[in-house]
Amino acid sequence: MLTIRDIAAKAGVSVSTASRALNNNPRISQATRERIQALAEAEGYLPNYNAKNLTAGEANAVGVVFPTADHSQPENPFYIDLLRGINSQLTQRHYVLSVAISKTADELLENVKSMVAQGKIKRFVLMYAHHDDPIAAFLRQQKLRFVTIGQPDDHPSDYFVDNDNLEAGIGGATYLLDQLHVKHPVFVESSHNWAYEQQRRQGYERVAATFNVEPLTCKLGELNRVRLFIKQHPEIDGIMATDDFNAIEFYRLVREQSAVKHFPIVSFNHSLPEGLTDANLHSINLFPEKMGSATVALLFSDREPLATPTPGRIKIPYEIK
Amino acid sequence: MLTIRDIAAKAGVSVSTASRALNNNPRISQATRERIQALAEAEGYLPNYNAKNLTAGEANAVGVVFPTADHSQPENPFYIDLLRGINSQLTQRHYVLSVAISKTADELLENVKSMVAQGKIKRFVLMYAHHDDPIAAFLRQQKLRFVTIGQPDDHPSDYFVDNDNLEAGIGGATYLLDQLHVKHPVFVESSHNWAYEQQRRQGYERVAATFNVEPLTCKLGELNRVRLFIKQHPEIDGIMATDDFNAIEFYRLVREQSAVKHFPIVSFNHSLPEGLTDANLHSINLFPEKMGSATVALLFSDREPLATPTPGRIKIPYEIK
DNA sequence: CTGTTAGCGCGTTCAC
DNA sequence: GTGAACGCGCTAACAG
Repeated sequence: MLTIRDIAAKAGVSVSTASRALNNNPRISQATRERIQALAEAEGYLPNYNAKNLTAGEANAVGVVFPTADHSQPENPFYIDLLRGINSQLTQRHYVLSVAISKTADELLENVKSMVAQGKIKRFVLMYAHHDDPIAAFLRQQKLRFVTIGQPDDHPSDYFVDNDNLEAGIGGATYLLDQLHVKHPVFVESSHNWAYEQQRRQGYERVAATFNVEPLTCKLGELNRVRLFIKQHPEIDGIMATDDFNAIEFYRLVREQSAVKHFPIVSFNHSLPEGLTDANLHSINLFPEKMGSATVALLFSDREPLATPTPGRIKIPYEIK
Repeated sequence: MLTIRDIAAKAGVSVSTASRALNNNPRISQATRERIQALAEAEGYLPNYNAKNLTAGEANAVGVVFPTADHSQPENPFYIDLLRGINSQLTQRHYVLSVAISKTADELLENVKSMVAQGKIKRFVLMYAHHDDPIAAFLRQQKLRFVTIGQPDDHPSDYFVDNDNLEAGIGGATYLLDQLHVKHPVFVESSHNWAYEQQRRQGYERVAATFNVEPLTCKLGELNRVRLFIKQHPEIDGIMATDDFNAIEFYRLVREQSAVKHFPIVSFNHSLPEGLTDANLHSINLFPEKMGSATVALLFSDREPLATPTPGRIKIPYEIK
C-alpha cells in the first residue's frame, strides 16, 4: 500500500510537508504544493481514512437514520431517492454513508449511539421530523450536527431541509381547479396528522377559498367510514392527496361506487411506477435527490459556508408534471 | 473519552493485559479476564473503532451496493427490508452498514473503489446478481469477500443468498390453480429477462403441465402489444406475475377491456401497501429481512462457520399469504 | 516555509 | 501469565 511516507520520499520532502501539501495547508508554497499533489496523483496515492479518522477523532461517515415503520413508511421510494441525493454529495467529500435502520425505536437509538461512541460519527441525517424524537434529543445533548428532512416543529433551531409544502399545496390545488377544471375537490390525507400533510392541506384550503369552493377533507383509515364519506359526497369530481398511495387508495373506493369518467388527481411524491393505475394522476415532484444534496450542504455548512439566504433551513422547489 | 489505558489502570494491570482480556485472548487467566471485562462493562468502556480499524487494516463496515435503475428497480421496498435485515445482523457484530448507491454504473464503481482503497472496507453485499457486473469483477480481482442477492449464473463459485424461485414458482402456480381454481392462468413478467423471473416461470410451466393447461406467458412493455395480447386471450381468468407491480399493471389492462369478477392474482414480494388495489392479490412473501440476515451470516462465514448444509449459498423459504 | 518529534488508541510482537 | 515497547498512517506541536 502506498503511504504518505512513500510519496514524501519520492518527492524528497519530509512527511509533514507532504501531509500539509496534500491538505492544502497555506503554509506550504504554491510550487511544492502543486508538485506534491501532482506526484501523489500520478503515483495513485490515496490516503488511508482509518488513520486520518484516528487523528481527527472523527470518522469520515455520516449516519443516515431511517424512520421506523410506526412513524412513517420507510418503504416509500422517496427514501431511496433521498439516499441517492445524499450519497452523491458525500462521495464528493470522501465521506461514506452509514445507515441506521431498524424496526423499533429502541434498537434504532442503540444503533445511533454505537455509531457515535465507537465509530466517532459526528454528523447525522434524520430522514424524518418527529415530535419528541429520542434520537434527535440524544444528538442535541451530545452536541452533534444533524439535519432533519422536514421541519421539526418542536425545535425550531434545528437544521432542516424541506419543501415548501404550503406553497406546493397551493400550487397543486390551483392546478387541480384551474387547469384540470375540477369543481368539487376533496383533500385526502392519512390518519397520522403529519406536519407536511397539514401544510399541504392549508395550501389546498386557501385555494379553495379563492375559488369559492367548500373545502372538504377525508382522512383515510377504516374503510367503511371512507366508503360512507364517499357516498355522502357524490359531488366529488377530483382528488388532491398527500401522497400517491393515499390518492390511489381513495380513488379505488370511489370507483367501487361509481364508474366516473373525468376524475383528475393531484398528489405528491411521484412514487408509483408508470402504468400502475388508470387514474389521471398528476404527481407533484418534490425532488428528493435535490433534498438529499441540500441536506449534505447544510450538514457541512460549518466547513463550507453556503450561499443561501436562510442558513439553517433550505427549501426545495416542486414541480407538477 | 474512556480508553483502554483507563480501564487497565483501574484494574491495576498493563494495557496489553487489558487488551488481551477484552479480546478473549486465551493466554489470560479466566479470572482476570472476567474481572477486566466486568470492569470495562461497568465503566462503560467502548473501544474506539477508528483505532481498531487502523491496526486491523480493515474497517468495521460492510459496503452494501444498490442496483442501478437501469438494471433493476432500486425503489422497490424489497431493498429497504433487505437493508433492515442486513443491518440488524451488522450492529450485533459492531459493524456499520455503508451504502453505495448511484444513478450510473460508473459512479457506483468509483464509489466502491474508494470504499476499498481509502476506507479499507473489505466485505460487500451486492443487492443484485447481474451478468458481467463490473463491481463483482473488481471485488473478485481484489480478493474481497462479497455476497450477492440472487444467484449469479455466470460465476457459480460466488457466495449468494437467494430464494428458491423455482420452488416458489411451483408453489405459487399450484396455489393459483388448485386453491384459487383458475383454469387459464397467464404468466406475466417484465421485459428484462431477469434470472429470477425465468426460474419462477419454469415453476409455473411445470405446474401448468401437471394440470394439463397450456402455459401462456406475456412480457410487459409496449402497451398496445399487451392490449392485443389480452384481446387475443379472452379465456384468461387469473394471473401469475413475477412482481406485484407487474401484476397490477397487467390487471389494469385486463380491466380496461372487460369487467371481470373472479380474477385471482398470485405475485411476489408483498410490496404494495394494503388497500391500493381491488385486485384479489396474493403476494408471495420472500422474507427479505431473513435474506438480509442470511447474507451477513454468509459474509462472515470465514470467522463464524455456519451450520448450513450448503456453505456458500443459502436459500430462504417463501410463504403465500 | 520546511523538518523533527510526539502522539491518536489499539493490537501485537518480544521479552520476562 | 503478564508487562514494556513498537508500529499502524497520519496530523499537529514545536523547532529552525
